[in-house]
Amino acid sequence: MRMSKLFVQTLREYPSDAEVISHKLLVRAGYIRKLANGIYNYLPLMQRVLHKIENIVREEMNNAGAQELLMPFVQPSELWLESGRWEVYGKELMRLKDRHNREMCLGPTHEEVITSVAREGIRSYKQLPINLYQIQTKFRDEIRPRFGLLRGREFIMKDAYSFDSDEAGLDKSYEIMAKAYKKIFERCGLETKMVQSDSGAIGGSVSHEFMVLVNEDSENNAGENDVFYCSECGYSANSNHAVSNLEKAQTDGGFTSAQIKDTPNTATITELADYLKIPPSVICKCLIYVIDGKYVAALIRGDKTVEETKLMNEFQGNEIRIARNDEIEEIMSNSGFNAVAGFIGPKGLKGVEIIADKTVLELKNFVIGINQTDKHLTGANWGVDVELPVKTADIRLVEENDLCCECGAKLKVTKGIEVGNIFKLGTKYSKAMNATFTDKDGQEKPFIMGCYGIGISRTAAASVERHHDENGIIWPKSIAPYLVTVVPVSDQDETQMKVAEDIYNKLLENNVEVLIDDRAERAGVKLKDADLIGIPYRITVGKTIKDNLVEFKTRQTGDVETITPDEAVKRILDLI
RNA sequence: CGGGACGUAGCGCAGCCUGGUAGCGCACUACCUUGGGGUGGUAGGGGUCGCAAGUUCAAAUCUUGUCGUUCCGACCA
Repeated sequence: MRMSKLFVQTLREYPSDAEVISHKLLVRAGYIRKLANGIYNYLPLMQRVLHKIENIVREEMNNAGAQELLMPFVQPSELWLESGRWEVYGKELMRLKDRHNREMCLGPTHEEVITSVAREGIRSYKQLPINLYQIQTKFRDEIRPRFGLLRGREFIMKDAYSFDSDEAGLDKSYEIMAKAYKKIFERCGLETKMVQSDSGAIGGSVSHEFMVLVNEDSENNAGENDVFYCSECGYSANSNHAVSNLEKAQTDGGFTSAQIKDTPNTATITELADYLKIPPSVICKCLIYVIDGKYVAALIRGDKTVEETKLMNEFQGNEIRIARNDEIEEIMSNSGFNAVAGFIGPKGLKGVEIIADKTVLELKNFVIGINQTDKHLTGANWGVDVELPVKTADIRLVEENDLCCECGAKLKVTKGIEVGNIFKLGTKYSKAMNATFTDKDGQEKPFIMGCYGIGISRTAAASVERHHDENGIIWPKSIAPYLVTVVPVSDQDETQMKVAEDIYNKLLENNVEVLIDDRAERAGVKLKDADLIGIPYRITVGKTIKDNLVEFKTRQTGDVETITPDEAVKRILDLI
């Protein structure tokens, strides 16, 4: 491709609305342009990168025995009503009506559609297992799109769905996908970590995410997930799912009797601990949440934090938030109390479900709110002064240096970009939508399903997050839009131009994806652009051509070698 | 949705406080110059100052509303 004809415009400055480096660089280097909030045009260079990633995904999915199909982007509400998600998916589901006033939506994911495809097309266990996938645009009306392609509203995703006749089959399908994913990201030049995760709104039991780990210390804040991991045994999990053991802490408050004490101006745990001169770990914290419109009081040790996803899952909820002050007032007046946040306790609450984190079980002679402003109960014990909640669970957010549940070593934390995930869905959709097959024994059974996603456009952006320097993008060879760019330093110099054209044509003849910068620009502009756009190899034809020498530069290492044009061509041909 | 900031040429910005001919750099067009890390120059083209209402002889500038963008929190590939 000739740069003089390529549709690309590089900018001298970063766009002002971009925050993270992948967004800044992709816009500045002419790969993407924003059309609306969270919605981007993929310009020709970007489209080539996306195709590269898609093709790697296709090859590995096909190798893993999956079959590609393509489902509609616009979906009828009926399927979503069947699965029950029309009500629960919320505002992220972009709904619209057609001219006949029929309710439709833009596909944020395709479990419903694939399940309908399967129930029509798969009748017998003999057709199982099967794995079907597509590469397609998804639309999710995100609350807050940001970070360019890392969190757009419209994005490109590969989604695959497996169907098995039993759990053992699903385990196998899941394994196959886990392996395929590892290989896909490796081939894309991305190191990923497979971590345990919450299965969220899609539903199901087991799930893992593939994370590209990013350093927190750089200007790079693109990692939206906290990943906890153990460098001893290899345990790793998203913070929304991670579990840990705790170092021994003081859990006995040392109070000799139960007593209500005045504790003025102690609405926070720190203030209360300071006032009573006790460690936060002997306080039982009580937080009021609203889960799908219902009130929940969550009890947790004072020095720990509630992990909201875990809490929400205990109630099979879809939406969770901390209660507003007016809601707390409402609870108080319904229960006959008059306390403000900071002094709330489980005792006597009406219309509120109570759940205790495991950490509070071992508390003795502890401190807890009793729904009286500026007062707390000290020296409380479960079963004596406060009834132990029936519902207990792990709803605690793991922290760095907590102990690994597997091996006891200290856990570490890092930021990650989720580029893929795999779920064991089980029969959630097949049962709800009555998608069944006839098994060996002649019985009708629901499919055992798995689903597997890869964010194609996000993977491209994640690659830029990981592979760049102060001059621009550094694409891995496997997903670069072009492998090599030939740069004649001066378009005025006939010899340079002739040699450059010659190299270009030889590479073209050998099906190399090659650019030639034949623009009437100065050397500096061409060289800056080559770095910015991030082409892995550059062959520069300059003055040294009088000695039959050109410059061969490797973008990733910055290595520059001076060799003959023929050698340069050979170098490239040896790479492919 | 809650809290902050910003909307002036394709991009980056000044002008607004103190109302009076709409500016700068990059990009774009033509010519000259230069020719190995975004040369230097001359001459050009491109704007309903986000939109609407109000105040005023007069609004980019003041007021109100509205729409959009962006940052911080709850969502997720």
